[in-house]
Parts: sequence; structure tokens; C-alpha cells
Amino acid sequence: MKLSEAEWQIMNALWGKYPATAKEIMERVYHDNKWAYTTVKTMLSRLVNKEAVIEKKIGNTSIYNPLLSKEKAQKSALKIFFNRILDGTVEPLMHFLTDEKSISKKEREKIIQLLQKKEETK
Amino acid sequence: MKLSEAEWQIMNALWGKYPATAKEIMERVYHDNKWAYTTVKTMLSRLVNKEAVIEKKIGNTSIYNPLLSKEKAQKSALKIFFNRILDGTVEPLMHFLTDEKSISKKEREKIIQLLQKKEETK
DNA sequence: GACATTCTTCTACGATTGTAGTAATTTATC
DNA sequence: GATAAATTACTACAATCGTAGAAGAATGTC
Repeated sequence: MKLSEAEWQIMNALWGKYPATAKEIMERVYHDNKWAYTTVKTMLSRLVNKEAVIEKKIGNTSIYNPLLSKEKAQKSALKIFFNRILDGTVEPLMHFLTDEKSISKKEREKIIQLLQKKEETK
Repeated sequence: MKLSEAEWQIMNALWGKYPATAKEIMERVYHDNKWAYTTVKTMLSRLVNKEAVIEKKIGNTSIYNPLLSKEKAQKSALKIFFNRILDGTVEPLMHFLTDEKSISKKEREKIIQLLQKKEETK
């Protein structure tokens, strides 16, 4: 399952809380993407088409639910990104994790914890 | 600077060793992409156009050099990926590192060390 | 029930992407 | 210098993507 960048924005909004209407999704992404309502609708139909989302009608209004799980989607995106973009090397990821300013202290601690836990059970 | 997936393949081949001719690049990517020679040439012109690559002529033959650095490109791609695709959360990256792409104990320790060091200097 | 509002469906359109063919030009070879 | 081989420049074309308008249908409101 291959999603375009705009489709990721929609999916992230939907994964955040669902079921959701097109209007809700439009509002959720509005901060990053000032899309017209119909733009969001177009994205949603495309996502329904590729079976990443299901659409149910209540009266005249469609409500949407993810069909594709966030975990699954992220995992496969990471795989592609890692191979195609990073050319299969881990270093850029590590540098990103260690250098990137946008990672909070809390997140850093969480990472360390995860890594140490992994170490134990190895 | 935004590169398409196929353009990344070309850039990775070029970063691997440069200067390089179109033919060399075609051969280097052949394992993953069985592109016609002219396909590679098209990609290269597009990359020259967006100033990710410079082209010099020696006689009739073009030789190519990267203009955009691998580090810079990867860094910005990671940033976009992290924000747009992973929705700004670090966890999927970690799971990828720990589960999917099983990193060695040594690598894990290195990351932990880097993170802890970062923590101190904060 | 007329009018406004909200939502849907359908259609569109330019940009980018993946993919490569054709024809022209240069260079090498006999 | 004629012929073959390599390389280039130019053109093409379908698929996907980002973006949204127009027109119609359902719903809410006085």
C-alpha cells in the first residue's frame, strides 16, 4: 500500500481519532494544509478506492474509518524509506535521532528505555 | 530540494562514486532498476535542471557530479519523513531500529551513549 | 414548503513522475 | 572516408498527485 504525501496527512488525521467526517478531517489538517473541503473529499475517495479507508453513510453524511493500520503503514513506509532514500544505511537515522533538536528530553529517555529493554531480552 | 524516488536512486548511485557517466550510473542502479539508458539520461537532466547535479562535457560525453550533498539531502528527507509520515513521533523509528532492522549490540550501545551525552549537555 | 446550508458526486486540469523511443551527432574502426 | 557504435538532445505519453470548482441532493430553519 503506497500513500502519497497528502494522503498521509489525511490518514494521520484520521488515525488520530475515528470515526470522523470529512469536515472534521479538514479541520484537523487545516493547520498544515489549507485544503478546500472538496480537496479533502477527493483524497478520502482515493483512499477509499485503494482500501486504506472505509466509508459509511449516515443519512447524507459519510463517516470514515481507517482500514489500514497506522503501524502497518508506517512500517512499510519506513522500509521503503530506509532502502530507497537512506540507501540501506543506519547512520543517517542515528544522526537524526541524536542531533535532531526537535526531540524532547522525554522522548530521548523513552528511546533509551526501549533500547535497553531490547538489550536485556536479547 | 525535493527528489522523487527514482531520483534518489540515481543520486545514491552518483554519491557512491563520482564523477560518473550516465552509463556508469545505469550499470550501478541496474540491480534494482532495469532502466533503459535514456531513462537514466532523463533522470540526470532533471537532476541537472533542479541543480542537484552538475554536468560537464568531455568531448561528446557528459560526466556528472553531485551538487547536492548526501548529508544535506538525507537530513532534509528525514525531517520531512519524520513530520509528514511519522507524524512527528519517534517511536516508529525506534521500533524499526530495534525490531525490523536488527541493529547490533554495539550499535545500540552507541546510540544510547550518544543520547545520554546529548542529555547532559542540554 | 421555500430558502439557505451542508454535503456529495462528478469532472477537470496542470505538474510531476516513471519510462522510454527516435533521430541526430560524435567517435571509433577498418 | 564509410560504417558501426556510443552518446546526446528532444519528444512523448500514461499514471499519479495536488488542488478544487460546479452542480445536484439532503437537511435544517422560518
